[in-house]
Amino acid sequence: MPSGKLLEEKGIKVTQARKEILEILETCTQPVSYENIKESISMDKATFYRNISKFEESNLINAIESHDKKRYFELKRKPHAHFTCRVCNQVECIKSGIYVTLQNYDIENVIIQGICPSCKLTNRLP
Amino acid sequence: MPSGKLLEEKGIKVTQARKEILEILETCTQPVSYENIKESISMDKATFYRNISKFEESNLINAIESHDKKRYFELKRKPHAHFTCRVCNQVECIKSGIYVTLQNYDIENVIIQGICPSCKLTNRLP
DNA sequence: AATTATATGCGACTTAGTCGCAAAAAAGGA
DNA sequence: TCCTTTTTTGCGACTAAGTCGCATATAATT
Ligand SMILES: [Mn+2]
Ligand SMILES: [Mn+2]
Ligand SMILES: [Zn+2]
Ligand SMILES: [Zn+2]
Repeated sequence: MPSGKLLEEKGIKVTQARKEILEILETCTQPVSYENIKESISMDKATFYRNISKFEESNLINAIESHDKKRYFELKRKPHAHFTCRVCNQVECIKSGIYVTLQNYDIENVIIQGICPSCKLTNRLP
Repeated sequence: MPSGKLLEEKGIKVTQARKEILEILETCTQPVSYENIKESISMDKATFYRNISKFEESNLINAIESHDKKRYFELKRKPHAHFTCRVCNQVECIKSGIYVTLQNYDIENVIIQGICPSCKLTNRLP
């Protein structure tokens, strides 16, 4: 899916910076933080965050806060839940069926916090 | 439940600062941020956060990140999910039955992001 | 009481995210 | 195409959450 199309659909003006962010997010299979990608982007930090905010408002991306207090962004594709581990701080996409409904609410993302299988087993227990 | 008991059960040393934080959390019916309670606490900011980290590690409290990028803390009592609204930033405790299971994971908190009923109705739509 | 371990206050620091403003780039007409 | 208006960008300064080192204070242990 060309990033220009995505923006047009949401009524967001197509600019260099916006295409650049979306193209990076399209290549990522996991949510990424500003720190993760700041080397790969040419725009200013303020521009990055302004556009991230715009994308969030337009419901184009998810933002998932990890226990490391950083926000991880991902393109909204097929809806799925996320898991963040309190021990290793990993943010994980949960593809298997988690279905949550709440009468009268619009649900856009479900984030599950806890301890991941790997940390449960190894000596990384709290 | 006296706050000293809570700490002893988790093997955390009982100090003035820790009791103070827990006593505040016990009076709150909603998750609160550092900003919400900084006027009410007598300890230093570093001490507050060091203890919050300790409480998190011991699974004594939940930390819920809102869309306003602040973290809201609450005492773990009866397990329940949380909802944060992308429009009004409210953090809400969801007492009604949300049950999520994930094989081999320890689930400690479920955070649902989206748009709350009030924002859906009024003109606060995005 | 003396010793040891742990927690605290303070100040300096880091970093995510924000804001105002002037320059640049899009969009829209004439 | 040139001119005008609107929106976005870069830059620099700023805010606020959270962290860290270190000296002092407090709690636990002997
Ligand atoms: Mn995902
Ligand atoms: Mn709650
Ligand atoms: Zn883990
Ligand atoms: Zn709302």
